[in-house]
Amino acid sequence: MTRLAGSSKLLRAMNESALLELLLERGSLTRGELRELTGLSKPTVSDVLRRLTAAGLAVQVGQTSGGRGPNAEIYAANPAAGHAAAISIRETADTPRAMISTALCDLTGAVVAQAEASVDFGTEAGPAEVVATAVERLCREADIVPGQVQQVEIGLPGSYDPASRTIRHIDVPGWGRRGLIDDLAKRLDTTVTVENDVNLAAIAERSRGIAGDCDSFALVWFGEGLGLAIDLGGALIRGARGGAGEIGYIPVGLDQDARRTDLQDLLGGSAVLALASQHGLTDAATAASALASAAEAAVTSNADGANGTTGEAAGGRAAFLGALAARIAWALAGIAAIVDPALIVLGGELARAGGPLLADRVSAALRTISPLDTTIAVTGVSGDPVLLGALDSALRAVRNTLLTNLKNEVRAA
Amino acid sequence: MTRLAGSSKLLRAMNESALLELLLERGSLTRGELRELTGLSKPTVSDVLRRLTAAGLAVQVGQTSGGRGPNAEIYAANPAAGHAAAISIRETADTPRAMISTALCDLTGAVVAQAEASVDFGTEAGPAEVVATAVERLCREADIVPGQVQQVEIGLPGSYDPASRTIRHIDVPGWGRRGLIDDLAKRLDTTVTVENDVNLAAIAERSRGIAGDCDSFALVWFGEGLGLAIDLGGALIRGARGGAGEIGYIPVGLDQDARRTDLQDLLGGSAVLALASQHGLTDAATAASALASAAEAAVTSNADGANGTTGEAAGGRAAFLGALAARIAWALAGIAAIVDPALIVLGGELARAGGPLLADRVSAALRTISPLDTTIAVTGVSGDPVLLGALDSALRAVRNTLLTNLKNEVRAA
DNA sequence: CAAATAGAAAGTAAGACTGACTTACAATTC
DNA sequence: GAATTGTAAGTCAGTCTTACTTTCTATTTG
Repeated sequence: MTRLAGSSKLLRAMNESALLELLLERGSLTRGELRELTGLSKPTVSDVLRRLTAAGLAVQVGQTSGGRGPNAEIYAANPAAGHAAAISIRETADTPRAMISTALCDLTGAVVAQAEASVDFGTEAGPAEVVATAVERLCREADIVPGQVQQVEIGLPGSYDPASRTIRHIDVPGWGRRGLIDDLAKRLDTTVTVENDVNLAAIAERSRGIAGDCDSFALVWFGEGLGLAIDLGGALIRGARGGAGEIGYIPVGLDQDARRTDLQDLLGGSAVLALASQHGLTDAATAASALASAAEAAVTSNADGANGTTGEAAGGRAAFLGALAARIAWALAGIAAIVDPALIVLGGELARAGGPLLADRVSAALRTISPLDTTIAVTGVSGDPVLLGALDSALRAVRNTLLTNLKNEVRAA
Repeated sequence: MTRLAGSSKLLRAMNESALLELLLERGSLTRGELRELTGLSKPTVSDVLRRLTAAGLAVQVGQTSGGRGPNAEIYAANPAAGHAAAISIRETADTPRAMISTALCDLTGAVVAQAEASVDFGTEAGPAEVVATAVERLCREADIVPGQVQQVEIGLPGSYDPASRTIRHIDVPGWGRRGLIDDLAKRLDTTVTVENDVNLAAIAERSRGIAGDCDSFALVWFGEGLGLAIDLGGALIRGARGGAGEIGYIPVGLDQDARRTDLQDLLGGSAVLALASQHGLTDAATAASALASAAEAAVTSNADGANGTTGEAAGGRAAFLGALAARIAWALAGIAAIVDPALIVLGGELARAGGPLLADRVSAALRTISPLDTTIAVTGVSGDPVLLGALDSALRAVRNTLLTNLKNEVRAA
């Protein structure tokens, strides 16, 4: 970062930016509070607020009462000064159709419209058209025009390569087309960004989940595929080619067999399902449901001994839980040794099914193989973490744009 | 980062800071160049330079000539405005003594004193005393007083835990004492910092080695122990407890044997030496010398067929090289999958012995097990990377202190 | 109990201060 | 002579200090 130089115009822009940022962060503040927080004088705070209000960026939202002296005016960022849209594309296990969840929020973060639908991208109109229509529907519901949406963030299982202008590693039909995002951006006339779904879930984990006050944490995602997001002080590691967190490819075992195995073969959804049936849980349709029944059995047997279930089946369930925890711990040991996060969060269907019990077992297993006693926890986000993370990320981008625009107007003037 | 607000005093501090930073970065500049780089007006640049010169932070170092018009004055940061010292503590393999390398540089980064010695910390005075004496000797040599050294950075195989005020994971006698660094800081009356040696080598790799223009890179260090440093855009990952990069503990193999193996058992110095003797290289004293002879043999046999050495021995050497490369690639695959660095640098004695040949073999082996084609290279730092990295790091700290001090004087005034 | 009054805080107005900018100009070198 | 460096003088923008008005609460007083 080069330190910047400038004249009084820069100063004005900086002060406007600082005040707006405070309003965005804290919600609403009086002039006096702003004066204390910034160190600026009373007249200056009034001036800057006047300019922000005139520009439509701030509004007066009320007055204090009860205190001595006149009631202070309360200001807040203008909710209508910007909007952010989030789109989550999710493959479904049972059908060839994909789920598309969408949400729209204003500058304060309040969700003003939301929708969910099932789409077959193979037969219907192209992805750009589907997303554009969804955004337009959100706008109608929120009674704004699409031009007021400054940012659309799309979360999906894959990663965007800006060099080739394509989405990589995605299985949903139609989404691999080159230039798709450019077309969408042109169609909607806004900024459109694409982000890996696990990364977005990590953003939600920090802003709404269990990782709020961690310096750093890693989110390991257990779906059909295996995912990892690493958050260092709020910044995600994406990697040189967007490949950071592709831990499914980590080799396991040193080529003893002709067949090479990797982490995906050990902890992918079907691998876990296979592990469950090895332990006698043959009736589960998904890995998550197998784990849920195993976890339930473990809790029940703890509570009042073997009741109803045969000892053999209960033993199999406990062994399944233990074997799964050992495998997970083995994967976490590498992550812990390389980046040493303060916390590792387990996410995805499987982790939710396992609950705190799984976290405990994994934690115990990890302590036997790693000298770092990293905290292990299950995701604390309620709701769709990918959609919420996309909303947070888009909102942050919109706010940042507003704040830096204030500074850049220095040059234009 | 909270955006800051302020008045004209802040502006002045910012402009002073911006100009000084440019002088530090570019070495020397004329007023005209400063005007172009900052966008400030001619009188302002003159004013700011006058203030910096009066404060002893900048000096006029010459004049241009040959151009049309009067010769422009050339300014530079004042070399005497700050000094940084670096200390590298290195265990030696053959004796119980440790090596202590020291260097001192001025604000421009020019090394003004340097020394190296062998010390037995077990019998001689405590580490604090040894380091303090070494710094004082450097100061005498450079003809400055110790008070002019704003920062002393110590690099060693271990990590500093600020919470307990102790150095962790260090084998050199005396260095594990609690409060050692505080005592040293008090004794020298400067800031003293401790950093892991591999992290410092990574800093040197970026500033003087092969990783200068990478977005991100990982440095894997092959000594008796195994080390890893990860640099993301110039910032090192240290981990929540300073444990990032302790890859020796990564478990290998899923408990097939009763004995659990980890990466240290596979790639530590003695493990590599054992691997070499398995392949018939029984006469080497260290892993590095075994690899050097294997690499030399490979190059020679490439050049003009088997000459002198028996086919059997040559085959053993080639097989050793291949087996080692496979093991290294296996370790790198995990790192690549988790952080996806643009480049992985191999460092330490072993990597230097292996040279580009080793890098090629590792690269080829990695491509068979990882979908990311991460570039692999051998360290490009000549000289002692730990000492040079410590010098760079200390110098950066000194410069940063100067720059931020300029800003903080706003409050004092 | 009601009215008057003191006190405190919010916000504004006026003028001072600081720092950078623009314009103009002297000096220097090819 | 032309271009360039550096300075001097005066202007401009933005914030600060000080003083004042207004508004509301709490306390005192009849």
